[in-house]
Amino acid sequence: MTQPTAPADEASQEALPRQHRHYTIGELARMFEVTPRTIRFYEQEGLLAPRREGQKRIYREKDRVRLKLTLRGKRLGFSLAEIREVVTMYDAMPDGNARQLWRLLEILADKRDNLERQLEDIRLMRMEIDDVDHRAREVLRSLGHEA
Amino acid sequence: MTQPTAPADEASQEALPRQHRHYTIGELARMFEVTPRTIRFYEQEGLLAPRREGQKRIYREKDRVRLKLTLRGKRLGFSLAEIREVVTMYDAMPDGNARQLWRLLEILADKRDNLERQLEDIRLMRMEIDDVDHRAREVLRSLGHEA
DNA sequence: GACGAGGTTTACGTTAACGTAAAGTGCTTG
DNA sequence: CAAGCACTTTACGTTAACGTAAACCTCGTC
Repeated sequence: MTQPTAPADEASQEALPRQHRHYTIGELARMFEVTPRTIRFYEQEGLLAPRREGQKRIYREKDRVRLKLTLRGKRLGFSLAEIREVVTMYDAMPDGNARQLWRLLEILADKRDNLERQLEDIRLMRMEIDDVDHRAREVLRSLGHEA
Repeated sequence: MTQPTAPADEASQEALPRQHRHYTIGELARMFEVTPRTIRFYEQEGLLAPRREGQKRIYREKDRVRLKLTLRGKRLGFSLAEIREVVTMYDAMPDGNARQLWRLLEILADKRDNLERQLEDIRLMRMEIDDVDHRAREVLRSLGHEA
C-alpha cells in the first residue's frame, strides 16, 4: 500500500481520563505507529501546532485528534494539502466570513462525492477479489490440496 | 486528491458490441481521462502489454479492462506495484503452482482487510464531514444568510 | 509536397511525503 | 561526571508516478 497500512489508530490507551492529558512527540508516534519525523513534518505543513515547553513540543488532546484525523484522511488518499484546507477552515469557522464558509461547504460536498465514489470502487473491487479468490481455490482443489 | 479525481471510468461508449474492438492509445486515454504518457508508463511497469501494429500500440478488450482495474485500484490507494502483483498472478493462475496460488490468496485476504478498514474510515469521515457541515450552516444562518 | 493530427522513443524534470544522517541540548541514573 | 535516552534543528537523499520537451515516423488531405 501507498497509504499507511492501517494500524490501531485508536491507541489502546489506559482508561485514563483522556481529557487534559498531554503527550510528547515520541508518545504520539508510538500511539499511531508513525515516526517523530512524520509528526514534525505535519507541523511544518501547518497541520499541527503544538505548544512548546522550553524547546520541547507538547501535544494536547486537540493535537492528538488532529493527527488522528490527518492519518485517517491519508488512508483515504487525501493529500496533506487537502486535509490542511479543511482542518484550518474548520478552526477558523467561528469567526469565519461567509465567503470562507461557503467555500468550506463546497469542499465538504466534494469530499463527500469522493467518498461515495470510493464506496462504489470498494464494492466493485470486493466482487473482483472474491471472484479471483474463488478461481484460485478451484485450481487448488483440482491440484488435490484442500483449500 | 492524490488519487485521480474519479472520472467516469465506464466510458459512455456507444452501444457497440464491445467485444473484439480495439483501441488506440489516444482513444483509451480519452475514455479514462488520463494522458497517453500514463498508459505508456503503465505498460513500462508491466501492467499492460498491447499488441503492436507496425510501430503503433493496439489495445484490445482485455487491456481496456486491465486499465480500468488499475485506475480503480489507484483511486483506492494501491500502488502500481501492488496492482501488478495481483494482476499478473491472476493471469498466471491457470498453470500457477500451489505456492503461488496460496500467496495469491494471502494477498487477496490482505486487500480485503484493507478495504474493510477503508469502509470504516469512510464511515467515520462521513460523520465528521456532516458535523462540520452542520456547524458551518449554523454559523451562516446566524449571519443572516440562508443555507 | 507541405502540413497537421496522431503516433513513437529517449531522457531529463517535478512533486509529495517523508527517510536519514549529523550535531547539538537537557535530564537522570549508575 | 559520564553515559544514555529523548528530544531538537538543519539539510540533503529517496521513491513513486507521472509531466514535459525534443526529435522522429506516417498517414490522409488540401
